[in-house]
Amino acid sequence: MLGLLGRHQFRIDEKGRVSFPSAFRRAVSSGPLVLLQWQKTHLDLYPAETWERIRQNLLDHRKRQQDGGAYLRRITSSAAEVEPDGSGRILIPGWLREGAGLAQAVLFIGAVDRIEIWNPAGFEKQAVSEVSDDGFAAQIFG
Amino acid sequence: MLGLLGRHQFRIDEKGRVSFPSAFRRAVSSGPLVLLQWQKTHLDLYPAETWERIRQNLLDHRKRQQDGGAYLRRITSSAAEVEPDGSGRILIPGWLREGAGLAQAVLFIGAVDRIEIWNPAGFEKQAVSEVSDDGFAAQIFG
DNA sequence: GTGTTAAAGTGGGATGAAGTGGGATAAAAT
DNA sequence: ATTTTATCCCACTTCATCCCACTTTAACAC
Repeated sequence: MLGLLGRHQFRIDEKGRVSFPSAFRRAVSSGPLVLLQWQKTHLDLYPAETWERIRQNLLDHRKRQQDGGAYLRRITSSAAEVEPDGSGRILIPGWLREGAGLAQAVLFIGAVDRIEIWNPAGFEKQAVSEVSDDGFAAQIFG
Repeated sequence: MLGLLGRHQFRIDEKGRVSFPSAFRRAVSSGPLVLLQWQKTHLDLYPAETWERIRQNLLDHRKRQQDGGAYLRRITSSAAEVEPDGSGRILIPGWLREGAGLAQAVLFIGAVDRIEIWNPAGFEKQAVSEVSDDGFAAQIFG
């Protein structure tokens, strides 16, 4: 298992449907995925195995922190269960499309255990500006 | 196990395919490899065993560093899973060909546990100019 | 040296998969 | 009931993958 990798850009049609990259379709076990937003810049799409871990973290957090319920609520209220249809497309709910500023085109980014969904322009912007390796690269790739 | 060694220069055809050196094909276990770019000068191609280690480093880094997600994203968004086809060729995605300035010819360099893919001219340039041993040679080869 | 065989690299056509658009049907909301 | 929204189905187009063939190089035998 190498993980989810690469970038795939597709168009949203008038009904709000987008093709789910075939490479990712093959990589994740069939069945529903969890789509939600916890960062302003983009959406996250979690395969069942990854979501199971995060779900547990959210529940733990609600139990331990006095205000954990508010955080869990904020996350889960944005979430949706999605599943590719017969022609391999998923439907991104309207409120999430707005929340992440998605228009005609969307960019799927493989992030090992999850998939990120970006506005292509927004992705380019953060990719060139915000990222620095701060000397970690040698440690990671060495 | 001596590791991946040597240089092999091949041509990219019009479809973006390149022969994967037969010596390397024999040296790595069959199955997919991970191709990505984290240095401006060239691409890296990781056998599954090497990638497994790096993947873990990336995930650790994402968890520990506040901005680790951005770095992981930058790396994996450039990555692709590649596997030699029936005639021993791999397909280098367009965005990586551009990112590393690959044109008609590419140079495969064995780097023990990974393979580097260079523009031949770029390789010659850095090979003659940038490399110094800084006194480590005696320590290494002594 | 000459001829033969096998392996490796290169080129191109054909088949099938993947992405995209739109209509028809069903479900949900107003 | 009517409008809207989602799901299913079918059709078209493009691109990747598979397959076959040619050329070159290397290895070996004679």
